[in-house]
Amino acid sequence: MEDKNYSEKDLSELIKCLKVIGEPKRIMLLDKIISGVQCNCELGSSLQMAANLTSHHLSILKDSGLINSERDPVDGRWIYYSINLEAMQDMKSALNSFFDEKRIHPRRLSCGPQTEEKNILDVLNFK
Amino acid sequence: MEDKNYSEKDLSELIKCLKVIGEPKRIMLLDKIISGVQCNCELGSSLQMAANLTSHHLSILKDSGLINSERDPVDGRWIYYSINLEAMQDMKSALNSFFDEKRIHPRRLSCGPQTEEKNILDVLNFK
DNA sequence: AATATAATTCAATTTATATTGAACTATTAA
DNA sequence: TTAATAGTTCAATATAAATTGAATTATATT
Repeated sequence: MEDKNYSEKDLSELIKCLKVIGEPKRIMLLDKIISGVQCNCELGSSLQMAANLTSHHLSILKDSGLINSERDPVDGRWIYYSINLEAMQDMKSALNSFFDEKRIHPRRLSCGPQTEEKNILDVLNFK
Repeated sequence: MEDKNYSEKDLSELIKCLKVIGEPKRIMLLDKIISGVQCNCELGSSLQMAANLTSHHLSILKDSGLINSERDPVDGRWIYYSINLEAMQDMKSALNSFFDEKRIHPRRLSCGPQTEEKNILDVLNFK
């Protein structure tokens, strides 16, 4: 019988992504960026973190592809960060696939005591 | 104008949750549990980790509410872990709310150079 | 040309937490 | 009643990564 396994590749992609958003300051930064606060200085001050630390976390978010950056066309000293819509949607669908109820499989009976009962249940694939 | 802000409480719940699943071994454990591998020994051996380390990560998953545990009714030495469906669904909806496209707000213009252009754009709430 | 500003980069330090090994608990089997 | 098995707990160590401060880059202003 074929398992509804998440592919190794999908899983390693998901792991990378979750490591990025698993850091509290980064999810807080994403929250601000999504809600329209988008330059380093305001992001940092609104979360009470130093500019260099803000830069550090923003660069990790940027490397992951979750956010974009662009310089102000009028005054190039300012850089604005914004959410990458497509990356965000890809991430959501990866998460929803991973945590899909249909993937939930009853316990495989390779572990546990060897009993008649067990073997019957195994055949029936019963939880 | 009212912001579509994620509440502080929702955000701190989400952060807790993401810290738990942001650790690679734990998402790998969840993957195995979801797909039906559910005792410590098999979970550990399938991911090549020591039993005590498996225990450690399982206890963090358990504390988060994402998984349940129960002893084998026939042989109480065996403990089986399973996904907590409700917790999983709550987490998914928290993630989907956080990453809701409708929350995406264009850049607030409190940062950046002071120009006529800017003020006009600000009033128009234009990206 | 010299100075100021927004942001980044680099090196050093700190902190959190994953990992390891040993001892322990709970349960079952001999 | 002794030994074996599945799993947990504890203390110590190792590792990864967050944080900090100083120096640097890129751009704009005076």
